[in-house]
Amino acid sequence: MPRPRSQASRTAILAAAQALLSEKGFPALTIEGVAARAKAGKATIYRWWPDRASLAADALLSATFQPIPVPDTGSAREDFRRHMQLLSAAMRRDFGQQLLVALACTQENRDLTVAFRNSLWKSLRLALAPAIHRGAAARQIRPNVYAEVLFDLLYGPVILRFLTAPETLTPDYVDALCETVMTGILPA
Amino acid sequence: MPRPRSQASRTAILAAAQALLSEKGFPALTIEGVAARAKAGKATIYRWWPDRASLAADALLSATFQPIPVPDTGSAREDFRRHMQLLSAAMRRDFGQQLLVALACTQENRDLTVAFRNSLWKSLRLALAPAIHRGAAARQIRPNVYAEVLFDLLYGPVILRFLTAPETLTPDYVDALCETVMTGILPA
Amino acid sequence: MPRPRSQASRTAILAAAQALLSEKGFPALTIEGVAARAKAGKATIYRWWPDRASLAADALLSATFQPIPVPDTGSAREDFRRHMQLLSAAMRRDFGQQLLVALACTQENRDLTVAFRNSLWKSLRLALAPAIHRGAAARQIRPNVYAEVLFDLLYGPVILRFLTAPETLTPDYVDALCETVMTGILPA
Amino acid sequence: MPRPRSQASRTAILAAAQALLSEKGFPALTIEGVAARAKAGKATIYRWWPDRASLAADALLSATFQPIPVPDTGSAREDFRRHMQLLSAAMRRDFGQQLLVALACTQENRDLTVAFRNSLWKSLRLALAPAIHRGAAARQIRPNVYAEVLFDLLYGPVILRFLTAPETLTPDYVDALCETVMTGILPA
DNA sequence: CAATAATCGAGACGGTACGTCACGTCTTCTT
DNA sequence: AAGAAGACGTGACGTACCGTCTCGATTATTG
Repeated sequence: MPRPRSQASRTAILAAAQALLSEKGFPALTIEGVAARAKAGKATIYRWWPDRASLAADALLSATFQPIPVPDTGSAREDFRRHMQLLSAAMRRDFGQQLLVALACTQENRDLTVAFRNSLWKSLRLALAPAIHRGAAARQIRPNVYAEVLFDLLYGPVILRFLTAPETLTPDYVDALCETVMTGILPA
Repeated sequence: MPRPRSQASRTAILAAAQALLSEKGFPALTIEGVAARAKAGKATIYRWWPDRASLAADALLSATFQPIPVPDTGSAREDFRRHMQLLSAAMRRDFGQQLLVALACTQENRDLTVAFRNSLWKSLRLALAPAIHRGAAARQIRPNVYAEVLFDLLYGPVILRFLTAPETLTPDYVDALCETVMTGILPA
Repeated sequence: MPRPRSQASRTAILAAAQALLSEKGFPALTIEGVAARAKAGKATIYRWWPDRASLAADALLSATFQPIPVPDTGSAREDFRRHMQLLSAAMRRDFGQQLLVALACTQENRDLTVAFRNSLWKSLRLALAPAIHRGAAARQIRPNVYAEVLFDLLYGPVILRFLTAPETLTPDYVDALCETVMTGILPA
Repeated sequence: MPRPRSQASRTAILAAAQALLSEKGFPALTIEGVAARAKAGKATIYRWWPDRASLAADALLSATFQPIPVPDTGSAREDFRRHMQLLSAAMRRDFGQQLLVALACTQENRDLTVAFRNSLWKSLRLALAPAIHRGAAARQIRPNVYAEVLFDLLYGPVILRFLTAPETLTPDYVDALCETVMTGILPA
């Protein structure tokens, strides 16, 4: 019976990877750097992770994500608005950086698309789901609105602006965005 | 006073970069590869581009972008729907690949955010602007809808899905998205 | 703890360096050339030799130097004369080339002065020592002549001519040189 | 009718070359460095000198050499001894550095052997000639001693030691050397 | 006194080699 | 067996110079 995998080593490697990611970002995450910082051998890393994208994804996902709260004010409109304001604030902090790492990972290793969909994106969508259901139940949301589409309508624009023009991701923009999502663009 | 910059060299370098980008993608764009393919010296590339991200951006932007048509059917609703269907189709072809290159560039060199905003994104926004203005003039769009926000509402979700779950970017999804953008999510 | 140094690699690198030195001389000894010829990585060379001068010195010294014979005729005068004739002949062959390499090495890396003094020059001096001792024991050499000085008197002029006017390093010159060393320049 | 060669440029280039040689030695003498320092174009240097060795030789030889004095004490023995002491002292100063440059030049460009033989070495031999002739005339030197050989016997050992073990080039060594050259090594 | 033609500065160009870094694989000893 | 340490071949990095080649600006004759 072989010696089992060393949990101490695994933990140290993931911690080192997280540290490098948050300090210098994805391009600075080298296997040699992680090995040196974690006092691990390179071969140990290669034994358990196929490439640095997988390691980064693992490090990112095993970090304790600070979930973005979804308030429950009784008004779906207000719930969404406040949540999006919190999201855009988090974007300017560490959440944006983490998002960049996630996108970089999926570009280096297409297999990770599924992993992230089943973890990061799933949890984000799940977090918003209760508010959507509350709104539907309270007849504050039209019944034929898909939750998937609604999530994309809220997160898509914010992420697009973050990627292409982060300094325009202002509270006023977020308010205008939410307002337009609520009422649509057709005349009354 | 010195010999002026060689346009032949510049053209060959950009062509080589474009070829490598479309053949193997951004990670395969090495300076040495471009130099070899363009029969240029590495120093010539470094003389004119600070890093490979800038070179990639230049190659991308000097390529003839195939603009996504915006039909003029008389109905803003239908104009947007058809444009988004064309966009999602282009995403599955080369436009998605180009988008990935653009995002990769801005992650490697933050200065390029501005460059892309003033070229790629500006032209995309401008392309949609006439349809928006037509809709507003024809009172098919509520007057207090910002063009910026409307663009984000259409492009943001499509790009988000392309990045995180490209196989779900179906025509049905695009129709549902446009419908929701038009009518909003509030009950009638 | 790590994998020990590969002797195969070390040998191949030194052999490649020797080959380049004897084929094209010191200026043609490039690290990349050695690496290519030895099928080794550049990093492996830099790991073990600080610069190309050290590598050249190592290659030179680990080559099997053909020692210049010192005959034993019973006459110190004749021993020296014949040895110097052999030396000047060797100079015109490969020994002169090797000497140039040695001098080039010590000019590029001053640390190598000591290395060569303790190897190449030491062995040359040692080779001559027995003949000197024989001559002294047989009272064919005045007792207050230093071996160090005698060596310099024989080798210095030959090397000087080799460096500055190699085609004048003729047998007649060597004979005249030895004769003058033996009897001095003062009148009888 | 054409414009003649600019002497100002020639002078500036040689001055820059001399400065670089004495500051950092032959390996630091790059064409680009000389051009920058002399505010000259690279092509101007290549137009008038075939390679850097020729430029270095020209710079060296057009510098005002400080000749090593040859005293006239009435005793050839003493004249030689004092001259050699002055020579070994100069070796430790700039003359040694200049000698190294000269040797480096002839190794890079064999054609320069003749140039140096006709300038540097000729002037050194000529400087010693009067003392030799005085000694011969005064019957302090045996008549069948060749001036060429005598020069080599004095300079060869000193240069050999300078190249291989400069710190052993002491006044005592020089005295012992001269003594042995005078009286030879045979027993009285 | 222009006209003119080689010279000059500047530096762009295609190259070669530099010395460094990280890759992913491997071999060794230690735990 | 698993792990640390790190040597190995490989390949790209960004830099320094090479020697050649335009450029426009600068002169010292000569028509």
